[in-house]
Amino acid sequence: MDPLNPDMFHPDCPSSVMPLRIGDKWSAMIIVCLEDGPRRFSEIRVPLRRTTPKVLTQTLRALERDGMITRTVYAEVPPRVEYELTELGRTLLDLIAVCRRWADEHLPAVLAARELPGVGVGPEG
Amino acid sequence: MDPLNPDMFHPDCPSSVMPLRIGDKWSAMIIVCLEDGPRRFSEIRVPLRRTTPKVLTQTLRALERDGMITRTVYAEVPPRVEYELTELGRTLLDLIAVCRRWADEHLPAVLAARELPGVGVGPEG
DNA sequence: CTGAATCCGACACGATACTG
DNA sequence: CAGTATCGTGTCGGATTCAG
Repeated sequence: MDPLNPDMFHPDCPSSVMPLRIGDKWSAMIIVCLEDGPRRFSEIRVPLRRTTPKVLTQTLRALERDGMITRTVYAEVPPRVEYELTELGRTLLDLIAVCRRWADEHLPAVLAARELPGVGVGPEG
Repeated sequence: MDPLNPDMFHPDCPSSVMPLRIGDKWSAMIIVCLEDGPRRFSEIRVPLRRTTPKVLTQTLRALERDGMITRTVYAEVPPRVEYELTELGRTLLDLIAVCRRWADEHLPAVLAARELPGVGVGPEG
């Protein structure tokens, strides 16, 4: 998988309908983006182009605080900052893989269940 | 494990600090409560005594809408309603078990990382 | 390029009280 | 017993703008 492919996470499907979540909305996708090595801020923004820099920064800081990633600033111009998974962060990859496998297998059933009304919101007469 | 043990989920530890979550805040715990068979509304409230009936109802309805549980009303007095895992809902048990194993193994490291300041919020000078 | 500052809406979650 | 109704709160996520 290419973590820089802009279509790796298609626009609205993945985490909005999914009944699963690792941490907050974008954490799992960031972890996956960093799977193959360190990435720069703007590189992460490519596949997560539906986030704003503020939210991306927030999420990265939270992951750093939890010891999932490291943040390295290089004293250059233009500035360069690289994010990389820690060993602890790498342990999440397996977990995410399990979740993705679950979703691949069962998400259609969830969506089908949502189709038939009868439960939840909505007046029925 | 006894899903009716009030201390099955200790007060503040589990899902608040956990960087993982299945669905919303209480879904995973409800699923686990239903592992060994159908349970009544008030039985689920025991181990989840930190929820309000409103939130519990909301969560149960969402799980029902997603096809994870069934809701059966018995025409008796006093009323009796039972919730039970569907086959689809049972597939979440494995996933939750994986998450719990991850937490057992790595949560201490996460908490340790949070202890050392230097990142995130908080003034340091 | 890598963010920080500010403002804002939506929604999850909860406390409290009441009902068939 | 199993909810509903109402109200309040905080947090998450986003749009926009600006800075080193």
